[in-house]
Formats: sequence, C-alpha cells, structure tokens
Amino acid sequence: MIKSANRLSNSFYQRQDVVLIAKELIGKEICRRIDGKVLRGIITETEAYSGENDKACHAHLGRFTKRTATMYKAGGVAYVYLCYGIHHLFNIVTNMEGKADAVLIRAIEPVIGIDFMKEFRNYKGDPIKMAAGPGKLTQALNINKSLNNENLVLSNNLWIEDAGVNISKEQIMSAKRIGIDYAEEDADLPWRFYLKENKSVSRT
DNA sequence: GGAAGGATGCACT
DNA sequence: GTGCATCCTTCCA
Repeated sequence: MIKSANRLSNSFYQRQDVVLIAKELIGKEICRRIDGKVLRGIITETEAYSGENDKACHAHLGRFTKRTATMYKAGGVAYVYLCYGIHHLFNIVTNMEGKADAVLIRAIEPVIGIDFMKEFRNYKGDPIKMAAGPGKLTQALNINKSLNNENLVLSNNLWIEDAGVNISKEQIMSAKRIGIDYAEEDADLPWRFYLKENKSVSRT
C-alpha cells in the first residue's frame, strides 16, 4: 500500500449519513496512480445518492442488478459505470454492506500530473476546467470500468486523501442535483455540493 | 437475440 | 442557455 497518513479509511466511508460524507469530501484529494506516476486533484463537486429513499439512485428500492451490486457493498469501494455509452462516472460507495448509498464525484481541480491528465483527455485548454464534469474527470484520471469495485482503502491505484485543505462551511454550496429529471420530486433534493467560486465545477 | 435507457458533453445560437 | 448526438451495458424475452 502507498504510505499515506492522510488516506481516508473505512471509518470515514462507512458512516450512515451519505449526505454528510458528500459534503465532507469537498476539498479532499483524489489520487490515481498509473504506471508509477501519481495524479492528484482536489474534489470540488459531489452529489449524494441514497438507495433507500431516492428515486435518482440506480439502486432505489431494492433494484438489485449486476450493475448496482457494487453500491450495496460496505463503504470505501469505487463504483464506476458507463453512462450514455460514452462516459464513465466515478462514485464512492458509502455506508454499511446492504445499504446502496454512494457519492458521485462530479468535478476535481487538477493539482499534480496535469500534463498526464491533458494527455489522457487530449485536451489543450485551461487545466482548471479540464476535469470539471463527471465524464471529464474520469477521462482525465483514466478511470474506467476496470476500477469498479476498487477498494479505496487498500488500493494502490486509486484512493482519497485528506489534503489538509481547510474548507469553511461558507465555502460549500448546496444545490439540486443535475441530469436526473426522471427522479420526479427527488430531483429537487439539495444533495449536490460544490466549492463556492471555484472554476472547476461543472456548472453554476 | 434484441430493445431501451442513460447521474453527459459539446456545438451552436 | 439550449438542443441533440451517441453507443455500450443491462435487462428481458
């Protein structure tokens, strides 16, 4: 295992309040190791999804399928799946085994390995917006389905650290989630969190 | 074997 | 701000 005193552990992921975890993940650092290189980025935007009471969640009300099975695992594993046949989306499973809660990582601000991220995305523009969007950040970090089920506590390829960035409550904004209009009244839940006035968020 | 869907991104006005 | 292309996975017959 990569040595890191700041790596988030099961006690962080396996708490029951997925909304709280989504909020606390803002400002944390996502780390991805590829070929011995480590890419890092600060999480600037998340969304909470809860299996029990949330129509937007893939695993709502016992919809237990091959795809959503990962969400039922104990907190601390990655749930990666393909959307629109094109985009990989990266989620962090939370809560205990049997509870289908997860936090969608929607955007990061690149910190280390920016050139490699640019290469993965074949992107020439401003790095601050390079990973501002769930499909973009997975591409920048080269996250794909092979990382589904990856244990973020044990893995050498993908994990989350507390970067020591202090985020005040005033900097964390909440809003309704995006792209889930099919979820009816649950689409209005203010379960999306993002860093105030940060350029690396998908939309404002 | 086939049909339907989908937690987006980008081009364009 | 808005419209739509796009294609792999999943689920069901």
